[in-house]
Amino acid sequence: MSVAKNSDGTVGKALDLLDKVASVGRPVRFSELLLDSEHPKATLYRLLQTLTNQQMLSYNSDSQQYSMGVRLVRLAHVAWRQSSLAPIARPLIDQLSLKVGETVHLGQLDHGQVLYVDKRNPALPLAMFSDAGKIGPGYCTGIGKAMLAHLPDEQRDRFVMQQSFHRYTANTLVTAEELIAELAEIREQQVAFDREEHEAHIICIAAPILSAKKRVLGGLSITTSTTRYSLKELEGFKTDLLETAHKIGQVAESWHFPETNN
Amino acid sequence: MSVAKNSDGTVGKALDLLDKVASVGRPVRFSELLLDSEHPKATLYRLLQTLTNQQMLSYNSDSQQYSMGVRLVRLAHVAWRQSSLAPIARPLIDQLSLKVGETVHLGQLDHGQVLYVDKRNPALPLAMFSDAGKIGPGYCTGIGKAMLAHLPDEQRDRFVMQQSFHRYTANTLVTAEELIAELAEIREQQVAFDREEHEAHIICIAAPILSAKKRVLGGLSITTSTTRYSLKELEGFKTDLLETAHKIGQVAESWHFPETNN
DNA sequence: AAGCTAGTTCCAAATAATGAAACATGGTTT
DNA sequence: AAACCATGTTTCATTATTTGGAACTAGCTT
Repeated sequence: MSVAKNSDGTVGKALDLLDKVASVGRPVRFSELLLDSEHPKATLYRLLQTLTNQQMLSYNSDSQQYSMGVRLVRLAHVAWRQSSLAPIARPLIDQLSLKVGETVHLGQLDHGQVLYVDKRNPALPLAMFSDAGKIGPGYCTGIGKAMLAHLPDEQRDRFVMQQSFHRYTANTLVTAEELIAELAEIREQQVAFDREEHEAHIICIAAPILSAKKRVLGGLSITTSTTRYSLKELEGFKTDLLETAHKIGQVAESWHFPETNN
Repeated sequence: MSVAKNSDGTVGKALDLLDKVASVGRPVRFSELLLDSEHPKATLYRLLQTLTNQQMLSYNSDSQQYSMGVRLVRLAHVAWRQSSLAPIARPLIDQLSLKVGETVHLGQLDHGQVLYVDKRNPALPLAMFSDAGKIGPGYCTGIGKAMLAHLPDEQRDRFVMQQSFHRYTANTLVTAEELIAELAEIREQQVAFDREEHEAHIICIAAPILSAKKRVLGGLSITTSTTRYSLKELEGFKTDLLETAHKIGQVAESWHFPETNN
C-alpha cells in the first residue's frame, strides 16, 4: 500500500490526495483523511479546498463529506476516447463476444495493475467484478498476466515487485517466484489463464495486444465460469482470441496509438 | 469559450491545462498548446511535464504529442459510481427504456451544460464511457432545458447567460429571451421537448429529477427520431417519464446524494 | 554552413505553499 | 449554564516552489 514518493510539487500532492479519496471509494470526511495524511491539518485542508473549487472533488456541506467530482467524468470521457484501446477495438470485441458467446474484457496496464477499459457481455451479466475504469490486480487475472508476460524484462520485474500478492482464492499465486515462472510459461503458450485465481468459479483465457514492435498495448480476455466451461475447453477459444488480439494490435498501430505507458 | 480566471494557484493552472488538452479532443503538440496559452514557454513546458509524470496526460515521444492519460479513466470510474446519479438510477432506467422501447438518457448539470452520465438503448448493448461523460449544450437539449427550468432564479439566469447559442438547426433557440420564455412554459408543463433543436430528426421529451426540496439533481429523457414518432406522440410517454424521474429523485434522496453542484 | 523552428534547461526574482498555533463551532458532559 | 471536547477553519511569518527571460540544443530547410 506504500505510495511512491512524489516529486511533482503541489500538483503531485493534490493528485495524490485525489487518489486517496478515490481509493476510499465512498464519501469521506476531513478528519478521516487527516488520520493517515502526511500533511498537517492546514495543508490538507487547503488542498481539499482547491480540489473542490476545481470540481475534482465535490463537497457535501450537510454531511461534511468529500467525494469525487463530476469534472473527472467529463475529462475521462475524452481520455477514454483518445488514449485507450477501447474505441478502436470496439467492433472487434463485439464480434468476438458474439462468436464465442462469453464475456470479453479489454484492459490496459496501469502501474502494474489491470485497468479495464471495456467489457462486452453477450447475454446478461454473471454477477462479477468489472466495468470500464475499474482496476484489478495484475498477478491474478488473465489479462494482467498476459500483459506482464510480454513486457521488457526490466519493466516486468519492476511491476512484479509491486504486486500486493493477496491470496484471493486457494489458487492465487502469492509469491514473485511463482508469478515469474508462470509468466515464462505464458510467453511460450502465447495465452494466459486465470484458473480461479481471483474469484472462485471464474476462469478466463487471455492474450496480450501487441504492437508491431511487440510493445504491450493492452490485453484481451474471454471470461466464463466453471459451471459452463472447463479450463481445457477454454483452450478452444485460443485461436479466435489470438486472432482478435492481433487485429486490435494492427488497427491500433495504424491509428497511431500512444507509444508511452507504464 | 472564455475560461473563468483561476484562483487556485498551481493546481488550478495545471487542471486548466488538462481541460484545454481535453477540449482539443485529439493528441496535441507543445507548440500548438503554446499558441493560445497565457503561460510562457518554460512554464507551460513544466506544467505538461508534471501532468505527464502524474499520468494525467500521456506523451507520445515519436509524434511528440500529448493526450489524456489513463489515470483519469481510473479516477472517473470512482467518480461515476459515487458522485453521479447513474448507479442509483440504473435499474429504473433499464425498466423505462424497456417499457417505452426507446433510448433513455440520464444527465446532470455541469457549468450550465448537460453532462450525460448514463444512456440506455434497448436495441444495442451498453458501454460506459463511450456515452457517459459526454457533454451537450444546455439550451437546445431536452434534458438541459428541463434542468435549467427548475433551477433557482438567480442560478438559472446565470447559466442562461453562459450559453453559447449556436444555431444547430432551424429550430434552435438562439437568444436568451426565447430560452427564458421556453423555460417558463416548461415549468408549467413539467416536461421539456427537444423539437429537433440540436440535431435534425432527433426529438425528445425530458423531465427534471428533483429532490424533495425541489433542488435539481439531474434530468431524464426519452429520445427518438421523427421517422418513428411525432412530437405529439412523444407526449404519450409523459406519465412514464415523470414517474421514473420522480422515483429516481426519491431513491437519490434516501441515498444521501451530494447537496452541492453547480 | 547558415538559418530556422521546436523543444529543453538555467537561475535569480517573484510568488505560492507551508504548518504551528490560535480561533470558531457545535455537540456532550458535569 | 459552564466547562469540555472534537472537528473544522483562519492567520501569518517562514520556507519552498514556481516563474519566465534568456540562453541553449537538436533537427530540418534553404
